[in-house]
Amino acid sequence: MGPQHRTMKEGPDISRIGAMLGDPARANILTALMSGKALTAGELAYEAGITPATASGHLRKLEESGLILPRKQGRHRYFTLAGDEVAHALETLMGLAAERGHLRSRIGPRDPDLRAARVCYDHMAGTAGVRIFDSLLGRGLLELGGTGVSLTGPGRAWATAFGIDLAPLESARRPLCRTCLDWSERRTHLAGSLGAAILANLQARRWAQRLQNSRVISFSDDGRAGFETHFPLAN
Amino acid sequence: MGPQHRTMKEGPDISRIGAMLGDPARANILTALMSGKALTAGELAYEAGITPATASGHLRKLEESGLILPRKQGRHRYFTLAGDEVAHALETLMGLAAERGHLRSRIGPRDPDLRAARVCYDHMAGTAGVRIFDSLLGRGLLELGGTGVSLTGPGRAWATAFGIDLAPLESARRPLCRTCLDWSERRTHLAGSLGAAILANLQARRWAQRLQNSRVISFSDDGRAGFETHFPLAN
DNA sequence: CGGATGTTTCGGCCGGGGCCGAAGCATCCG
DNA sequence: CGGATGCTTCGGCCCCGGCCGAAACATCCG
Repeated sequence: MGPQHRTMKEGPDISRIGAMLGDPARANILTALMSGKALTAGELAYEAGITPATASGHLRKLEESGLILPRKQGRHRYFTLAGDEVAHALETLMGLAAERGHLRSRIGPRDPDLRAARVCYDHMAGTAGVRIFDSLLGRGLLELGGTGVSLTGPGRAWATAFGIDLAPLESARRPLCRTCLDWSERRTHLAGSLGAAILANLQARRWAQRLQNSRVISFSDDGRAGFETHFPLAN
Repeated sequence: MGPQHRTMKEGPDISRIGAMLGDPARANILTALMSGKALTAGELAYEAGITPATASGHLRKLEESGLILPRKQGRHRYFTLAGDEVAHALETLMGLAAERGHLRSRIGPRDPDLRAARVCYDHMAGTAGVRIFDSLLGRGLLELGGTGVSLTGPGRAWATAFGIDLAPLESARRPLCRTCLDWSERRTHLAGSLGAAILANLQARRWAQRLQNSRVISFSDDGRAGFETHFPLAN
């Protein structure tokens, strides 16, 4: 009979959704879907570190809660987050969790390549990710406000010159700039649509590419040189 | 050892906070604290429908998770939400829960004042918040685009006449207009820098003020009249 | 000081739910 | 058609954690 024996309470019931997020396996599934990509049940099982059987049960619950949407295709079932509101709520919670120091697993990656540069969701992390952030901040292209980080006037000019069209990014709902705590460096790097755009730009220039089946980002020789030039440290 | 047997993942761990929200008793406690008031352990036990012994354990966990803050006073312990970020995250989740049909039984906060007008982040929420949105939309001052909401030409004129200088808002990175799902009304209200500016303007006119230690926004008599006049419903 | 009130700790009960392997469907492909 | 691959269902194990009452602490008050 639980604690609801008293008269009705009011308001939305957070606990249903909270319970969904409260299981580590389900949280991993949702985090994996934050990339925006549609992933199959099997891929999500692997991401969450559980067997397909267990994942299937979790996916059913998440679907029933309205947090994810299935899309059947052949013998695969692809899942995506159920909408922008879900993604937004997850981001908000992630911000809160990060702020409270609730981070997933502790020890940094042993692989030096992974420490140097890797994909974090869809932006650059690792030494290179922190370097981008430090460079932009040190040159006054980014500024830290009370609530977060934002692009300055000179920063807007820089982005355009670098080849990033800000207009579509700013009309989208996703925040342009967002801080993300780098887990190997334990410092801040840049996320948000600008962070994603920078990584995409580096890949388009063929300065860097993501290795197959890995989060490692590998720089070409030219790419490394260009990167150093375009993201210098102030002073 | 749970499902984290695989190597490191990155990013914040939602599941810790999710687990906190996932218990109905704890969700009730947090919901009660959404009023912004400080409540004692006993009051929270009663609100959540559990014994003081059980509540004590929950409160300790919530405190350890950084979601609530204790304030000892005499033989009472008062608790409040740990900050605006927590309140904001809860509000976001409540909107999502309401949208998904996860209701407890009635809608929104018990406190009628809180339902009428309250602060959501930095803009107006509640009946008054929805009224602002409906009024501007109905009079063609706002328009709904594919991605979100934006100010129309007449809307810009209205804002200026109302005493809001749009120039600094538009040069800032933060979106001018943004929709936000209202937790008590379950409808859209206006967020973004314009939403914040409108609330600030109402306060500057002394039409409304935020009550101490509460999220409630209280209107003066003059203020209520002026509000009705300036935010009429179309037709 | 002693009794009233508020809060926490302790011990023990109990149920929900996460986990897996094996078997059962569904789908694709040669 | 039959074998591979992806996903779900079923059955059973097991542990986490919520719940309470009783008793211990803490604080106020007369």
